[in-house]
Amino acid sequence: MRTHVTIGDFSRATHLTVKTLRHYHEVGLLEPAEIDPDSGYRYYSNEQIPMAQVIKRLRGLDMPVPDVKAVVSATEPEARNRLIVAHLNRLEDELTRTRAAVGELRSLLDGPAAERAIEHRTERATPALAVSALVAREEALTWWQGALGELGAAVRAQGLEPSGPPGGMFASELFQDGRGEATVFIPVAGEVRSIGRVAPLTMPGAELAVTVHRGGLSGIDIAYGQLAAYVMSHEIAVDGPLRERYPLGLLDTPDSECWETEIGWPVFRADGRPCPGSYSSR
Amino acid sequence: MRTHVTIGDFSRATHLTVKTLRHYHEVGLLEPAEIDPDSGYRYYSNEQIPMAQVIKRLRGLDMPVPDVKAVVSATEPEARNRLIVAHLNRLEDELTRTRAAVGELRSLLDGPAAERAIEHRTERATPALAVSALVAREEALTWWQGALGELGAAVRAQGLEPSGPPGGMFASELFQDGRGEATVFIPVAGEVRSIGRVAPLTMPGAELAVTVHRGGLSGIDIAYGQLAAYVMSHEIAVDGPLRERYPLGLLDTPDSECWETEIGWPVFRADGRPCPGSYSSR
DNA sequence: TTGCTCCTCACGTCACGTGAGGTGGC
DNA sequence: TTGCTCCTCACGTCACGTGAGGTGGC
Repeated sequence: MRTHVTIGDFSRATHLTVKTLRHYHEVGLLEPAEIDPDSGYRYYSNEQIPMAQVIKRLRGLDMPVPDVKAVVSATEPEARNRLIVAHLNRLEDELTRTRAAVGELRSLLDGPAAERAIEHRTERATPALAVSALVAREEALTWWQGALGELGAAVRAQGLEPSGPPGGMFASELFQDGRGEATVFIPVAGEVRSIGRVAPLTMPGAELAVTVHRGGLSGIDIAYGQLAAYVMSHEIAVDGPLRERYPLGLLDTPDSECWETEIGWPVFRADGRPCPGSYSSR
Repeated sequence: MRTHVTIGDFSRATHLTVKTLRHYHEVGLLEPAEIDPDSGYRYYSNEQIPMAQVIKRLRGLDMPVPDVKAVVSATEPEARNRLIVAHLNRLEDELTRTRAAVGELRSLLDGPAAERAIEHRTERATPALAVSALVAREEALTWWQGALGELGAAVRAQGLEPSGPPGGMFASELFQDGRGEATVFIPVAGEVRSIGRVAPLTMPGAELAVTVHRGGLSGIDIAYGQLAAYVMSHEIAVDGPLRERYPLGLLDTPDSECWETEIGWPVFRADGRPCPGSYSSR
């Protein structure tokens, strides 16, 4: 039998607070079955209980309210499942990042950072195939993966021989403001064509202080910090985008623990002599 | 060498945005090494980089800013470690709840709920040892565990023989407003003493519609919902606190998957005849 | 000098929670 | 009729992000 009950009764039935139920009404996530036009009283049906339970679970999994709305209003089960699976994948990725952060936290607290080899390098202007975009920090990792993948495919499709490892170039604004110009590239010589987002581009040369980060990207800011500390303490920093090179990276193995990322920080060099250096954070 | 750099440089070194650094200054989480009194310019030291990296990791683990402040300002390593371990335990608990929610979501979406046996029961007034408090929803589970544990210890300490399984009584406000009176108890007869929060209390009698929930408490709202739907559709609901009994629970085994929780919903009964019933949510 | 970097308000975001002040239903 | 339940604003919370409007440093 279908019955209409007050918001208080429905709250007890679903373990959602009255305030939450009113909020869900306001944002259109869970509309009362009936509203008294005089008093404004909300009345819910017992048939809405399972729906409320699904909403409670999805919100408990931190799915944003608009996404929850999309799930509960999806008419086809496949569309509904796609949305849920996508969110579960996001949770899985988050868990991976959490595990990494715990490990990095331990090594940060476990004492002085290991001595880090830093060398200077003169990067020459290099013809390449590249993908560029204005990206925001939160979407940066996704963008980077997609762009690198597309680049790799474009190079294979044209039967090109890379003249060096893939690389990236990131405007300072990306780190400072959380949004900025990003470029990934694969150096190639000779005749190349544009495909999709992939276009030929000559990467400019630069003077760089370079260090290597081994492992996944979640810990890369540690290496950035040590490199920055070296550059700062030697007072050789100059403006310019930060560089990366991926001699062993996404295009070689999906296991990010094996990756090797070279980080290049733009520096000033007064003379032509090589100036090797090393830095310990303590 | 110690150097002071601008907020922009420090941002690039730490991968914290300028806005975030200013915010951390405002809330006293990470103070610049120096502030120009004329211009208000913030200057950071390269020696602050490791601290910023720790802060970034802790915030990445969703530790609240005041807790992060406590960690980075802790002088003793043991105190610091205690705070971190406590937070990691919270993350672990959250992961357990997440896993449970995913499972519950699947069974909610996988089709109609299983038929649920519901019976009516007349609960008589029962002398008991009890712990009562006004609790908020977020702390309810913690409170419940602690109170039940303390009760169990008090019963053992006094060498009492329980006259029934432990139980609980929860005011409607706890579910509706997220805060309300909660009581847990163990029925005992005879002479009893108060110890700590534990005091003798006579649990009032009630007419109840009862069902059994098997498993951990994260999924208990599903059973509540089915019981509520039954009570609603038979229009027999009356006001009063919700009841629980734990014939197999926290005091018997730490493995919540094995738990059996009886849920009692206060109902009206017009006559003395037993009125068994059952409910399927579809 | 130009343009970039830095500054300080003030307000926005997200998903509710808190409280004030008032009305409706049994 | 009383007291409880419901209602609608309006504002608060948390950890920043967004912009406006203005100044400082190389």
